[in-house]
Amino acid sequence: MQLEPQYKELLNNALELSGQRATKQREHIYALLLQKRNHPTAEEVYVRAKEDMPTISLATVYNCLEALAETKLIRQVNFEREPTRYCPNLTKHAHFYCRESGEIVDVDLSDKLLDELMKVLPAGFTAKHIEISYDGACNDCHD
Amino acid sequence: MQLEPQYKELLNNALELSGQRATKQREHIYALLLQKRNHPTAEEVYVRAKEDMPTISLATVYNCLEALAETKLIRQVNFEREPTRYCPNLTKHAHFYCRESGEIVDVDLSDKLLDELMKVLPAGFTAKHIEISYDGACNDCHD
DNA sequence: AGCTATAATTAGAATAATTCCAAATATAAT
DNA sequence: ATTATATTTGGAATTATTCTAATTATAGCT
Repeated sequence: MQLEPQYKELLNNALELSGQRATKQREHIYALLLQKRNHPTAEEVYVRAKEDMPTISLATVYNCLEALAETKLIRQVNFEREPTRYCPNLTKHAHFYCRESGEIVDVDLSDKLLDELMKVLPAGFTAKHIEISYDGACNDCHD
Repeated sequence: MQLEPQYKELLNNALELSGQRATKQREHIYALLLQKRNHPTAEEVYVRAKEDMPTISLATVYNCLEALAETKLIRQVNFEREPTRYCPNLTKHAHFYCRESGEIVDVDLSDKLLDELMKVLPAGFTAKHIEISYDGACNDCHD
């Protein structure tokens, strides 16, 4: 698995900007998140990472995911008490979790809608983030 | 702590409807959630529950919270990897989490806004729930 | 290129929240 | 009252994640 030059550039800049170093492990993990965007858990990332980098440890996977989240190149996605999942989609979006198939799908959100969501906050409240999670049945799981 | 008659009625009906039995512990825990609506964790509920019911166990607290969530009289609230919190507010609302004070505030949501959120789903997707969580600084925590 | 300070990786231990288990008890229907 | 079944209980087990301390890698400097 190879990280395309423009993404390598993006990663190196982002790491530098957040005061962190570039490492093979971080690059590898970023590459595999980009390559298969199925919102894997840390454990799943670990399994995939070991294919090409057998000596990587689970602790490093956690460290790298944390480092990447710090750069804002990826984000953490949580559904109730389930293990955290990781998503390299940089656009503004929510997540739809299909309880049937377990699939997680990105749902694009317009600035207008996000703006409306900000406007319903009580006076004096300012939100840095909004997390929106749907759960139900996806396209494939309807009768 | 006493559960007001109308809430006791509500609880008993809801439990029966979901095929569960009425117990002192469930009643007690429902009462204390209603009495102080500060989105406590299971551990916090446990501490409060023991004041009036010293023999209650943590496992029972979890069981009761689960049972109440099943009736839909309370709901679980999750913020990232933090412990689950419990909320007896039955209206449609989101949660605002102030990272500074740790306070969690309910934010009412109009049917119209929820409707718009449903409309942005891809064709063929139907959501049973939407969870919306803000995080930032609350009224008291601004400079 | 080599040296050095500091950051990152590693394996394994530790932790925190939650769930499981099996015995004792309580509930509700007869 | 009796009985079937659900619930409670305390402790053990589990799961995801974080911590720790030793080793290794990175990047800036000469």
